[in-house]
Amino acid sequence: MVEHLFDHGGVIIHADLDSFFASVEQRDDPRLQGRPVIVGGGVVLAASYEAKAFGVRSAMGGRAAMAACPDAIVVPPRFEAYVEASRRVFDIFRDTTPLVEGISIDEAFLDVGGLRRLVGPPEQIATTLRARVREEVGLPISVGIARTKYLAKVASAVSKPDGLLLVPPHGEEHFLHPLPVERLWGVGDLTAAKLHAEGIYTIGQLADRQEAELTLAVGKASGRHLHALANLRDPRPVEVGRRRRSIGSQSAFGRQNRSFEQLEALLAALVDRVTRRLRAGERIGRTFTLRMRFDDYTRATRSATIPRSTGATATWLTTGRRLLREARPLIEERGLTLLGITISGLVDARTEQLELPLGLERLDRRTAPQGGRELDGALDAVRDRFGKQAVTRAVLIGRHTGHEMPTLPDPGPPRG
DNA sequence: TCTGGGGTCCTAGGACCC
DNA sequence: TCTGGGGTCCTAGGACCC
Repeated sequence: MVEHLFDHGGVIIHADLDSFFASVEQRDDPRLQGRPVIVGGGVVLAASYEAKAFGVRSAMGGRAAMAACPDAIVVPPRFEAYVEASRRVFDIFRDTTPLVEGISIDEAFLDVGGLRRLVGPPEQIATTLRARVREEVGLPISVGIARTKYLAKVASAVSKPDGLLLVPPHGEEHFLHPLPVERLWGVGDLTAAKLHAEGIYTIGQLADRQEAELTLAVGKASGRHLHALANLRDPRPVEVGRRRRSIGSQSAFGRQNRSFEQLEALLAALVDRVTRRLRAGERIGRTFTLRMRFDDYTRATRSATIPRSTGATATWLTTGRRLLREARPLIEERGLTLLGITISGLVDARTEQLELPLGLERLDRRTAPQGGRELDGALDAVRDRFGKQAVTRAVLIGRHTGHEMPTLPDPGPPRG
């Protein structure tokens, strides 16, 4: 058997569709092919490479984009088409390996370390993947191959557009260290400026610093994270089946003056939209956050946590209305230009069935000195209603939510 | 560059508990 | 009555990503 570069470790692929929204538009309308295309209106959601050549970037204001590229064709987004294209691409990902971690609508990590014997070396897997996406969905996709997630991600970005790049384990430092710190995952404008102030411009320069020095400059978690990435440490595995932790919706309406009644109506619409999606995904949440943006682009949030998770529209509407009323003086003072909501602390809706008989909301150890005795009773109730397995699950939920739980004997094998 | 909509994770202070 | 150390949860804000 031929010795291979990755014989002694894992192999991760990062696959990233190129200018995703714009590519879908060019695919579906031949008149757009080969021409500068901008998807969006007020701001650029995506720009084709022909437009990017003129300096158009996503998140750019529409006016600035047209100034940079007057010949650009602007098309409104068609989100259904993007969702459908994404679904088909992810089907190809999962057909390649079950170990797929989606990170957005247009990119994913694939762990292909175990496939070499069965399918072939990673370059071959990646080449096949790219060809399939091109032939079956009609879209260009770039792929990076490396030992870690982060290196694979940088590799795909460097390979764009429509590229393939492999970073061999012995070439990691050579590949990474000359790159600017802005390439690091988690370094935006602000962190970049802080690093520049320390005389750090390249990832190699960052790797040479002490971790303590970095945490002082950019904060504890961030410093630790950047130090690890720059020194080629990134043990994060590809995680299959990660679930959303929050869900939200927002609406920007510019400087047109909205009456408070209109804002309440908008809030109701947002709550309705989000709770619908919550129910569709069989999820419930505990924390409601009201987001606001004002005339001067300052922002504020107001949040509230309720005792028990829910997906009920009425509950969230009541919570949202209260927060909006409380924020009224602020809104009238600064002028609102955006209203948004987020429901977080999401759990599987079925969890509620366990939380209910457990009465977890009353068993917080700060407020329930006899929590132990109450819990024994509650766990008996869970056992009666849901069986032994449910008790184990209830205990796990308790640990997860920080509630004190009595130690239970091993529940034994699942019944049924 | 006059700014959309969807997310993730981190920080810091206060309340409260043991 | 005062005080320390360790910990969780909640709220608000902020940086960052696509």
